[in-house]
Amino acid sequence: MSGTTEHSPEIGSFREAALSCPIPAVVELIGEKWAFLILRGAFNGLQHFEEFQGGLGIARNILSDRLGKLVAGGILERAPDPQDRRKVVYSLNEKGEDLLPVVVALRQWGERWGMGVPRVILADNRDKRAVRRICLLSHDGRPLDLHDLTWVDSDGEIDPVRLAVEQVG
Amino acid sequence: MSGTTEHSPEIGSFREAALSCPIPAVVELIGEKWAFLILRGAFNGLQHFEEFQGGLGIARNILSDRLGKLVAGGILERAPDPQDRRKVVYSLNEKGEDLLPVVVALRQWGERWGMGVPRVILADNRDKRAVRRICLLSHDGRPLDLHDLTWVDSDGEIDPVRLAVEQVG
DNA sequence: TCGTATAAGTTTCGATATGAAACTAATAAG
DNA sequence: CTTATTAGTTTCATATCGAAACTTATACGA
Repeated sequence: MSGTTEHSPEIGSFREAALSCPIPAVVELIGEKWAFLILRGAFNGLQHFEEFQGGLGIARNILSDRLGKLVAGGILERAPDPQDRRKVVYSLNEKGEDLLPVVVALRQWGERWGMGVPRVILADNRDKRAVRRICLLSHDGRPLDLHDLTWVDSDGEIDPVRLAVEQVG
Repeated sequence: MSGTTEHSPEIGSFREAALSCPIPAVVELIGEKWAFLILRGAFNGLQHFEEFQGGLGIARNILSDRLGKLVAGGILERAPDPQDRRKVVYSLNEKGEDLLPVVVALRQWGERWGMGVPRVILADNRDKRAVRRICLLSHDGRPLDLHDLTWVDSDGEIDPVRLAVEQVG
């Protein structure tokens, strides 16, 4: 523990770790009230500007800005509607659809902790049975919680400093 | 389709569904840049005000506000540090720790889509092997994607209108 | 084909949120 | 008993948000 002036060494390594962590960039793109609700709307089948606007109650200028950012970020695709060329279709592409576990995990967390009373349950189309609760699994399928985790270097070595500082990044 | 003045009936049922969906409330609490980054910091072992402030580069007044909201929301706990009573310890409680799948899913998504180059891998402490990619599973463990999903009423009936409109909520 | 409606924005402008910096109160350390 | 540290709060300039009016392109109906 060398005597730095500003911060403890733990914060230093936290900041260093943050540079390689994708979460800040992700949060910049979708970690914002409307961006996330637009995404949820898209998963719900909303497609047109007016649908998002009316459905979410978002201001038109903000919606315009957010849709632009989600398109620029490669999450939504913007295409003219072939049936009616006044309309524009916004749809999830692969990168957007890949956010499904995030959206569902957040919904399940909200359900579990009593934020709203859900009246419908997300189910498998095949057998109409509820989906499993999303959780973290080991390579062989055991459920893991925070205290079962560690960090491993790309070369397979374990770095004990990071282990302490960067529990989950 | 009856001639409503404002919106198509699909948007109406979307809004109705939104009332029972926990996601808006969840987003209100943690769907915001700093709230989410504070949470990530907490998972990383940050505990004190100055650690969050220095580690995240957040303004002190905003940090103060967000920590207060996370505590009020039951995600973080605030306790005086018994070792040094100038300090305050902020720690995740059960409700907060239960957000682990959300944080990890978001990180994995960012990794998969090239937002930052991760240098460490999240692994199971027991065998030091990387954790599985988080995904949605059916009750019997088959991976599901967006198009395998449907909605089911609490009484087991399937509502076809909702099935179309509320794919994921 | 002319008038009207609709879709997807953009503009404007007042209200709200953010952030940097200085300030404060309580506790610790020398 | 003086100085440093911790966790805030206050202040004020700036940036973002949001409601409402406006714009442009396309469709629709008589």
